[in-house]
Amino acid sequence: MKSYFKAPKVSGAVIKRLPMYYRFLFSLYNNHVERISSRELSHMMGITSSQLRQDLSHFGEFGQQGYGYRVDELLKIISDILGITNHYTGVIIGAGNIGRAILTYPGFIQRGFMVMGIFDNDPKKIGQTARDLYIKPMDELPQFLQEEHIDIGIIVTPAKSAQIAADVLVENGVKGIWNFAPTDLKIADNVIVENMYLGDSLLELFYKIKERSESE
Amino acid sequence: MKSYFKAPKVSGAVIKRLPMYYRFLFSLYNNHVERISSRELSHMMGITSSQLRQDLSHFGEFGQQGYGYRVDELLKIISDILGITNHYTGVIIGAGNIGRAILTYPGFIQRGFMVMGIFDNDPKKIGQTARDLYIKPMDELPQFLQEEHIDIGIIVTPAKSAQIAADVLVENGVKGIWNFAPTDLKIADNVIVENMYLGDSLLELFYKIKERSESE
DNA sequence: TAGATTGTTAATCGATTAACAATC
DNA sequence: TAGATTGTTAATCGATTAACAATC
Repeated sequence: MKSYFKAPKVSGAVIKRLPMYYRFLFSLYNNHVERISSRELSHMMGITSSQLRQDLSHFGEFGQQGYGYRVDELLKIISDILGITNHYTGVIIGAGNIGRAILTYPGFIQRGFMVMGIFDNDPKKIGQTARDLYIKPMDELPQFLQEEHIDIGIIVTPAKSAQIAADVLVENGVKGIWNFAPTDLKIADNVIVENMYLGDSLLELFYKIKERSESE
Repeated sequence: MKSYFKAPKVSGAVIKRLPMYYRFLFSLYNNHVERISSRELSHMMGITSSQLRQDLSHFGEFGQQGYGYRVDELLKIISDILGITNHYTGVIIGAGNIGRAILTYPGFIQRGFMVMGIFDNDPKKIGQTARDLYIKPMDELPQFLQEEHIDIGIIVTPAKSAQIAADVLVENGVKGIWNFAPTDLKIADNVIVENMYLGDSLLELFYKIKERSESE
């Protein structure tokens, strides 16, 4: 079995499928499935078995001819590849509804992610609790980021405050930003930005609905 | 100018970029920019001008040699292509934090989308208000969907209730489902499903952070 | 062992980019 | 008009799929 700890050069298309592999393997594991073939797994996911095997081959050899893959083993490997086992930490910037919703998102624990703080600059919100955290004022953010060695900043502010928040996050050493604000952030390219543009997703749905109704 | 009302056969890669074109054009329009060339616009978006022109050419001819594109015209066209001008309606299933957050998402109005109702089956939530709506019980959902001719159901329930909600939505005529629950829905394929898997997006961010730190 | 299934190579398919004639 | 920029064709690049020898 080759090591999967070296950084291989992997295309964006493959990277986008890794979380899906994780999701399906996690579910199989929870259902006490011991082994699975590329044929079965790919069929569940709606892709070809060639693609599944090709994707995995970027990281190593994890299966066995004539047998398939051990679910627990492959889940562990995909988790390592994704960095789940690094136990990243984060803070949430913005204590509105989305901020609070994200704070309690159950998928985080499963993925080894821990939100350590939530910040806002609305005096009415500061000092309130959300989950088990006090909402802190923005001017305490820099110190908090450094002392707690926060990896990821989650931006759920209105669009106009997002860039300011991003700048503070980057200046104080976060490695990545998960951005829910509907705006393009300007960020030094040693920091990774992942955008969650709700509007874009909704418009894609619109387009497909329209396309479908036109083809009838 | 060719018509863009015929349903052309357009690849998923192109469809995914359409909302981005909308976003940038909307911003230019708000900043009172009158015209833009494919070179300038593509540069802003971080793609090639070839790709931009190639993408638009699937739908018609909207530019002018030696001039470029009129921003207002192109914005209108992209809006029509995406179906924004259809003024779709929706309901939210699940009145937790995410449900309430989505209800007040400012991007909806801009995109011609109107949330007409919000439903939950928690007796404590039913009857409360969210935005200007009373939270309704799930057993009123079928009638509501039919009477109001709802186009889109937004699922923000826990994973275990999502499939039940989806079934009710489909039985009562929605054309699309926007799913925030971390589960794969089984849906008749005349209904479009768009999944917002927060967990997948976060894991993609993890991967890129890990990859970046390994390449140093 | 025989059957099953992997990992990989080669072939195919599709998407992106380059280049340029057409033309405003 | 001359310069700029489109829409489109052709070339390139990359991703997906098919096929199969290797082997458990």
